[in-house]
Amino acid sequence: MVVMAEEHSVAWIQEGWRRELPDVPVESIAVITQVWRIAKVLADDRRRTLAALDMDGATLDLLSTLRRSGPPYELSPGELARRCLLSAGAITQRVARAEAEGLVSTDRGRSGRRTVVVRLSELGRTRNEEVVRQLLAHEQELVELLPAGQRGQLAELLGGLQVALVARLGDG
Amino acid sequence: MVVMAEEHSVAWIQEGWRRELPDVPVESIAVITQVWRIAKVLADDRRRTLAALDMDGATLDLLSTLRRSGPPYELSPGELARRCLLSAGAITQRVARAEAEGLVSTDRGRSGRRTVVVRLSELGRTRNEEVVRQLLAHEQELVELLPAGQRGQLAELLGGLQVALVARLGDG
DNA sequence: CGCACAAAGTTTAGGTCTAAACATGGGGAA
DNA sequence: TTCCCCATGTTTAGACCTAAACTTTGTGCG
Repeated sequence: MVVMAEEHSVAWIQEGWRRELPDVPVESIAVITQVWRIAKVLADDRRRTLAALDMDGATLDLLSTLRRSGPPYELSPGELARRCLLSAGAITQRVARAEAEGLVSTDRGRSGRRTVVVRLSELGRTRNEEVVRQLLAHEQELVELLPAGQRGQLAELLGGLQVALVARLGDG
Repeated sequence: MVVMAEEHSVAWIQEGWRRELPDVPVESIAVITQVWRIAKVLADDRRRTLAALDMDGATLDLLSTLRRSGPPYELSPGELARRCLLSAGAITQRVARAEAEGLVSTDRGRSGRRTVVVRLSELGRTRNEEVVRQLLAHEQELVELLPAGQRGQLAELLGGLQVALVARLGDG
């Protein structure tokens, strides 16, 4: 007897291709598409959570990256781009939005230097810490939907996959 | 001896928070942030791959969803939204773009009915099949960076996580 | 010295999504 | 039958991102 996959699982997608184009290899879907769908479910949830705290994911990532770098809480745009895995242009825009809200400030190094520094403001630091505490507490609950053993195993396998992918595809 | 995490691993992020805000729980980062980073690496790679084939991910997803539904290759916008995990507005826009390229056509059911149907055109079908074959072959290579046992285990764990998340957070 | 190139940022155009406001066709209740 | 409500789609405003063109510096080599 053939078991029908749940409408929303990636197995459903694999069945569709096997039926329509039986010669295409569908194994990767169970990893790649599945990763994307989980990422989207989590992103949608995070968006809702952050909206309730009057924050958004892009700004939070910026503030958190500065906060985690430790005092004096400043980094160059280039360094931010590397750490956030974003293009330089995206950083320029993120910084502009955050600066408009007073969460960061920028300094064109004294003496008209080319080097630019983005610094977390006092407001940015306190806002970030508030939100990070709430967000990580909430997300801890989510990952605890999986038993501890599976969580550990999953984290392990994901780590291995990322290392392999970055080695194969390069960083940027 | 303390081992320093690789600059680009999520362990680095966890270390940052442990150092700066030792009381926040960082376990979820090994799953959630890791999933996002892998999703981004894969998305960046897919964007490049598809650009070389003169295609984009959003359109491919639309065409593929219609193609997988089997003859006569048509679905309503609402059904597309559910299957692609997108808002209704996003579908309207995807369809408009694809229609402008002649990849799909839309029918406002005969007799001025309310029901709208999006249909894959002949061009859309052939373009989709070409691209899907190349893309899935490429992505099969990527997942094979992990040994078969780990791939299976990872797919299994990801499936469990998605089920748990959807049960907890709801569909849309 | 001076110039051309590399490195670092910014700008701009365009794609894509969500959320929320706005249509509109159909069906059911009175 | 008539009217109102709901489900289904579309529109619009605004967030975000990438890619590519452009700007500005600093620098190393003739």
